[in-house]
Amino acid sequence: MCACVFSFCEQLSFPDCRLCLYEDGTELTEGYFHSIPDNTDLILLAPGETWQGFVSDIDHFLNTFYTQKDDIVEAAQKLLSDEQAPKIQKLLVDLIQNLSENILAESREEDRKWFEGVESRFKNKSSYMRYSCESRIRSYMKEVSSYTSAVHPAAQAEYKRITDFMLDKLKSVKYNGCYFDRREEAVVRLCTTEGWFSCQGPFDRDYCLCKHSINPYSNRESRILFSTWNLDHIIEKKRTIVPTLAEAVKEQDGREVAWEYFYQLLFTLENLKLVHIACHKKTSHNLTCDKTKIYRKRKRMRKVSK
DNA sequence: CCGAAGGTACGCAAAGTATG
DNA sequence: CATACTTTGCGTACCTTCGG
Repeated sequence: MCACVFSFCEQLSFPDCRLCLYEDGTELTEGYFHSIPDNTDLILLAPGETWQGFVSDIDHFLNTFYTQKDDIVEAAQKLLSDEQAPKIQKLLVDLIQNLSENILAESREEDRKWFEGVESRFKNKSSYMRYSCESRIRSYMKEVSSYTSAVHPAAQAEYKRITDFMLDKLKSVKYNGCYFDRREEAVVRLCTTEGWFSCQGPFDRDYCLCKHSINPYSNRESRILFSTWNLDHIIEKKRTIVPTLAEAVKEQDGREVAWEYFYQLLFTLENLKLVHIACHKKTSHNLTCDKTKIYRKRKRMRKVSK
């Protein structure tokens, strides 16, 4: 493999070009090449070109910044006090805010400001965030069950029976509050251990073009701003899932509705995307449920007598 | 312009669970 | 057992976008 790369350079008639690590600019020799991990990013340098690596620069920049944090905040505050231009005001305010935020703090005592306006029963950030996620999910459940009255009268009882299964399941998983809780295990939470959330992009894209991100654990403003982020149903709840469920119950005709499938669509990350408000498309998504998953598979075809 | 749909937060009260 | 705190459910209010 390494020989290939090096001979590749030569074949391209760039005999003098060199390879180095994208990360820190370390130049690669054929020998060293063997020891680097798979999928390492490399940079191909033409003669005369150099690459210092990206880590060193950013690290250097941030470290000098953070070691003198207090001085910088003080200096920025001084500047801000007589600064009139809105653009510069904004830059200074953002700077001060970013440097004085207390991301790692959890308790009310550690970060009083964060808890301003939060009910006193909440003792730490994670449990508040967890609660806010739970209530979002709860409101989805409420919408599903309140649809009962709109279901065909003959199917109402069965619809209620099915939504009760969903409710029991939701209770058993604590309304998936884990999605917003940074103390949770990585596989179930939507954020990093520090509480950073990234926008997952509009429902019809795999990623967010703008790279929106937010840390509601960082300060009061971010906490409040986070409420404008949405859990967007890819297949829409009201337009699609709930009516399909009602229809499925009505037309079940002896079959068993696979409520777990609907549960997945309504309440889990299978069908929920966390998105910045700009990536939240409220237009009709025009997606339908998977017809093959609506009813339970029969173990065996039963012969219909008669 | 309005209503419906996509969302969120807040406040209150009843029910449930701890705690002394 | 009484009190206090949590959880849960419900109603209300608000925002944006879309489409008739």
